[in-house]
Amino acid sequence: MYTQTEENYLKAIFHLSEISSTGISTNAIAKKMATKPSSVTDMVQKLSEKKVIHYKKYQGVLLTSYGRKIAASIVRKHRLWEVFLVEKLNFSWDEVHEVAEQLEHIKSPKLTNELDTFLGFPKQDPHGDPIPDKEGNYDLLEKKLLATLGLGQSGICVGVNDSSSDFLQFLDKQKIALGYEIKVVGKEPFDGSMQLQISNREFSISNKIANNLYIKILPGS
Amino acid sequence: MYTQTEENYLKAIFHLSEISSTGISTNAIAKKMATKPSSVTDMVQKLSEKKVIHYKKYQGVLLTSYGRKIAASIVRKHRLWEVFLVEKLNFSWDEVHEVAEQLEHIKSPKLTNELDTFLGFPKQDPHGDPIPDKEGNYDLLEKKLLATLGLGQSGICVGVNDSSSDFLQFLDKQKIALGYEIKVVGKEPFDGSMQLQISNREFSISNKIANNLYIKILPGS
DNA sequence: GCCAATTTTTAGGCGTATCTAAAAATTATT
DNA sequence: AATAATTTTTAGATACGCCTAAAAATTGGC
Ligand SMILES: [Mn+2]
Ligand SMILES: [Mn+2]
Ligand SMILES: [Mn+2]
Ligand SMILES: [Mn+2]
Repeated sequence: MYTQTEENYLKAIFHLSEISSTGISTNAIAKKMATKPSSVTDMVQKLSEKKVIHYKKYQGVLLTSYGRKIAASIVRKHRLWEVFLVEKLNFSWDEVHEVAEQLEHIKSPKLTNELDTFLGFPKQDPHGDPIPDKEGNYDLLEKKLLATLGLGQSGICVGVNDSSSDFLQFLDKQKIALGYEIKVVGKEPFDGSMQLQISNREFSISNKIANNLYIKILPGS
Repeated sequence: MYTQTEENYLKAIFHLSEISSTGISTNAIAKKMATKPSSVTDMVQKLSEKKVIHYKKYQGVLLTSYGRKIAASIVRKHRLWEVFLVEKLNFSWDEVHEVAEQLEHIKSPKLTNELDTFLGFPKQDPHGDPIPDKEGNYDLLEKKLLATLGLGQSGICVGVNDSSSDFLQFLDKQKIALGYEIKVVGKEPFDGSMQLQISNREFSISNKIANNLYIKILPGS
């Protein structure tokens, strides 16, 4: 059994591993966990003894296959609870994260699997992120950051890179939601801002926004 | 904000207060929490500083009205989650307690209240215990232990005194459930066992069983 | 009211998770 | 290759929640 703190570290390392495939640095973990590098060192030494990560001094860490399974099960719970909150309890997508951070640590395989059944085995959470199955497997959607699209390209909005309330509420305000088709009708080289078209509406967004929206490219675009 | 441990102490004191109305002793708390009296002393000193209990050395503790409200809100969450698990996720009444012990510590007023709404504002949990409202109020059902009933008396089974799996599974096996009408058709002075009648069926139960079942007496019985 | 039994508190210590400050190792720069 | 900058680890502290053993207070029997 793992403490809540250990689980949070495993989850952070899991998420950092999705980006860089090299060893995850102490600093990167410290930043993600909003803690100090020295605290991270303490913890990775403990996690290493428990065989959930590979760790050699000064060389960063990697999850063992065992550790990855544990991390995936926490992510599974987090995302299932997010679906529950939105679908059943009238939460909006910008309100669920904090609560799911707590619920993901509830230890009861029966609860997790019954919840999955109750929700109809959802494949994605409210932010478009994939929900791992019991074995920790999930499929990565083919997706690109909106910022990388060229002029004239279009695609479906399928996810967000930032799940902060601020960003999600901004999207609500701009009436951008998952599933919408977005077309790039202008790109400003100076500041990276983009002119978008969403179902007849046309408006512009900053580069920062474009770097936090995931798009699935439409074939032939 | 209170730690999980602090919340568990508050809940234990709350439950002990329902029985004895005098100061709750260090020993009683230690027994309920399966911990040592010295640990209890440490904690009650901390809780006293936080103004959630009244505490004077050697004189036991009592909840302040503030502390009682916090404790009631934890009990509220515990029982709402138990209802959720049974009604929505196919848990049986003997499986819910351990999971509810975890879920009761999730901090989100919106979650609690939306859950309450989702469940249709239940008044009792699966074991017949009352669910406090937002303000911490709840009504105590008029109920007596089955063991206190006299020969020929009858009533409705409305609760259990012991929520252990062993006991609840025994009740399932004997087909005794909340809502059933029970009539006492025999009492054995020697061992306190009782002969019961439940809808045409007649069988006998030990005194220990009779001391863990709550009955609402039928008027004119 | 006194002594013994019981209860409760205190003293001192341990493991977890965190921190700051200092030391050590690695990486980058000239 | 030497030095400077950065990263990482270690050393030493603190708060929490728990323990055992010992001391202090209360309670109960006579
Ligand atoms: Mn978490
Ligand atoms: Mn999410
Ligand atoms: Mn609990
Ligand atoms: Mn219950």
